[in-house]
Amino acid sequence: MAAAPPTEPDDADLRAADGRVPGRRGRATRTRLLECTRDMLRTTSYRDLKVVDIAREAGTSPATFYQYFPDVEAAVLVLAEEMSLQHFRFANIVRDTKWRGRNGYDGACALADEFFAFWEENQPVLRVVDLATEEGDGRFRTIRTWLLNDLTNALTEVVAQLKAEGRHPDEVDPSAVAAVLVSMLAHVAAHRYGLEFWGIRTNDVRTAMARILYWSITAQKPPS
Amino acid sequence: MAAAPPTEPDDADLRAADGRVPGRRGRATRTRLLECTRDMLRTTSYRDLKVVDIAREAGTSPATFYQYFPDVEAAVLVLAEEMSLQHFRFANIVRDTKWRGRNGYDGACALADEFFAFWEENQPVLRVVDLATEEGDGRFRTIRTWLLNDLTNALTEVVAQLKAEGRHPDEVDPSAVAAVLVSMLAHVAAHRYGLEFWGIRTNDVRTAMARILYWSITAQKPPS
DNA sequence: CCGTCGACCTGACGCGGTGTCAGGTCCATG
DNA sequence: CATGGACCTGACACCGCGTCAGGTCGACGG
Repeated sequence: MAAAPPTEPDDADLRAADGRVPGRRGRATRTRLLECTRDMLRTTSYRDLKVVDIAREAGTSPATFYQYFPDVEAAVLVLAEEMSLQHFRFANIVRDTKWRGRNGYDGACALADEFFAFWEENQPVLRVVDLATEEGDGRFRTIRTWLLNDLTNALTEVVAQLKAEGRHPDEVDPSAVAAVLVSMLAHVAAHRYGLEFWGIRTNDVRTAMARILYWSITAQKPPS
Repeated sequence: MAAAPPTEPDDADLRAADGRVPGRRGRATRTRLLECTRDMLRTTSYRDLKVVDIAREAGTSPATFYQYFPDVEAAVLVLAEEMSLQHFRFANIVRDTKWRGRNGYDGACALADEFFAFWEENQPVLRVVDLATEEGDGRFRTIRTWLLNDLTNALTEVVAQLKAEGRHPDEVDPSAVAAVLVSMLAHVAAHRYGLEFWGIRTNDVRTAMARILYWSITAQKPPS
């Protein structure tokens, strides 16, 4: 699994469709197109997002769009890459938490909150990432992986540590536990509003997740 | 939330595009189109699934397809409805399990297994259901809801019962716990192969989920 | 066995979105 | 202010959608 780490996309070797290196004006147009893509995603389903519409919204023509992106997917991909640079937000919480007692439980709550906040902020793009990943698009899957990989590793490490201390029985596989917890966090954050619609309060969901996190990591009853 | 319960679709009042009630031959064509849709979904991403292709595969013309379905979505919707009739598979396990000791843990394992099996069997259709739901399509969301609602209710009830017996602290909201657990099951089952790809064994994932289920429901340490 | 009628199918078409050129416009620079 | 490269776009060929009007098929009565 040796792949390039996620890094600030290098503006220096951006290329337009014809191989040109875009100048000031060109980059401005590209950025405008990206912004319009992001905006339109907020109100339009991905499947209905047309190049024509993005171009019109950006006050330019479809042909210009193709100057900078091979297709709509490529544009969203850039937005997704930008977003995935924030991957550290999750892992840091896990690493900065002392997983004991009240302290650990607070960390669990913080992690759940961070997921809610992150999904709230990036909902439109995340929707597409999830969508495309599920359709088998490797590029989006990679992004999704990078976004969550740090966290999965951090959780794996903490669980492995506590298992070495004898807190977890033999049949517990730290990476499997981490994967399941991350899945839970991502899916619940994505469906938060769906749950609210069914009368399930976000705050109760947060508590439920925090307790599961705390217990799964520490093997101890969460404090009230 | 008073809606019609999911029930065998009534073949008696099927209508073709022009309002006709189809006869033997017509229904055969319709079925053939559905089968081809299901088959093509196995190998084609939903976004690339064209009416032309389904029609050709079924040895007929696009116009015929529109005779029976307003669009591809509608055809998949029928497949999804068919699938959702199996919703009882999950809830029954929860209801038939005595949530105590070894017995309860076996129930948790069985529930995880059932999710894996169900997702395995219905992967192509479920992919579309998840996709369309995330895109905000109400019809698919309804199906997804019906599919998982029984289970969510069954889990809610069990947790509420055990909470009434004093096993769970006050801050535990049974329906939130149930929703989180169902989310976990669904998401992990959907990404099972993705996890295997990262070297995480399905069996370990199963154990991790079963332990979380058992603990979340009973508030007790799972047996080895 | 044959004609007939209604159920069933499809060829042909207008529409709208895609992606690609060749050629036009703009502006920084000398 | 002229000029050349960076930037844009009109126009077009292509493709899939969805809709007719009209053609085909086969079950059934005679």
